[in-house]
Amino acid sequence: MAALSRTTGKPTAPEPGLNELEHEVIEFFVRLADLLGQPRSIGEIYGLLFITEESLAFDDIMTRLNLSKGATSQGLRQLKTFSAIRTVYVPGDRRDHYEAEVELKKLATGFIKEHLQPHLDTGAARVTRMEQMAARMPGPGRRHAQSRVVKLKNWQNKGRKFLPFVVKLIGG
Amino acid sequence: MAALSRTTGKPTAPEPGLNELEHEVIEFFVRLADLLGQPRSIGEIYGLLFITEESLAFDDIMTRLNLSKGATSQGLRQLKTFSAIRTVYVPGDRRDHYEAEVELKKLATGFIKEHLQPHLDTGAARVTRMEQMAARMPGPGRRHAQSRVVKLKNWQNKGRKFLPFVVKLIGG
DNA sequence: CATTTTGTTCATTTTATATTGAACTAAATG
DNA sequence: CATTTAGTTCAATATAAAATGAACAAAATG
Repeated sequence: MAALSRTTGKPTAPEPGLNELEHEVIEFFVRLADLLGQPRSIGEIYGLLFITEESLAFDDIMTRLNLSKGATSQGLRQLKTFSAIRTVYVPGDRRDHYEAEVELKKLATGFIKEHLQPHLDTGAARVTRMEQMAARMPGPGRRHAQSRVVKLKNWQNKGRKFLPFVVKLIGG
Repeated sequence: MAALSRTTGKPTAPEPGLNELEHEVIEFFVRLADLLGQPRSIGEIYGLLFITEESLAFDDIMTRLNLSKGATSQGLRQLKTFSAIRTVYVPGDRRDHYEAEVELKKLATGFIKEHLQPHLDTGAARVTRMEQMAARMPGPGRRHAQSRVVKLKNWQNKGRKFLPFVVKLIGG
């Protein structure tokens, strides 16, 4: 029942439970995470930070979402790698605090760089290999094989032109 | 070693194994499937149909990819629902035959309609609910809550304008 | 410098998802 | 109309991915 922590003198975490809006927002981001092939804990953490006004410490996040230390640690790390959250300094508290990056352009750019671009790159390497394979195929099937590889290469090129464009479009 | 099936008189499946190009192409699509959150069998089936010149029957696909009946059946069904493959009629064979749709625009459109659009739609409903929740929040946090919901709504709108544009862009 | 706080790592467990395959339906064949 | 062929369905199983939590490291505190 104490409203202040005995050790720190700071207010304890607002509530272990989530209010209805927090719940709805977090669910939204859990679905989005799933759509993007990310673990649900990523969506939970980002969602909580997105809707919370104050920055939150590791422990707050873990407690309010009922996550394990491991999941919290890895989730925060992952979110940092694509700049979806940032750490902020809170005077008088030695723990790191986190807040959400809410600018769509930055989020999209970070995610693309981290998760989409690498696939495009390895894809390009694959297509190059395919071209060589197709070129040294025995007679009858070669024409068709080569035409399909060209098709893939075109897709690849469209993707390459496309991604930067997406970012620009989202920004404006 | 017979080159013709004893029962049907038709040539047997070209090879149970895959040549190096087939292998590479299929791996490409398996990765893509994974990126898009689809089961690997979907990628395998599409990849095989993409690189194969002739249309293939259910049984060919199952045999060459070492898939179970169930996975083959469900994979083909799923690929049909977003128009990534189509059935073609082969005279003198009562089995359905399949071939890949290789036009990127059609693939993208089908996939978006089937897998992305629904998320946007339920997302919109969620945001509407959030607006109501935010509006009836107790004093101090309401301003912030509402501003965040507005942000989400803007994202949503961008997404809605964005998808059709993507399709157009991919087409040309 | 012993102790507490803060967070990370990673082997194990859990959970979610995809795959399998036997039982089934429906249609064609003879 | 009995039998074979073609394909679907779905309960059981296998697989892959994420979450857990105990052991650990690093830094701050007193």
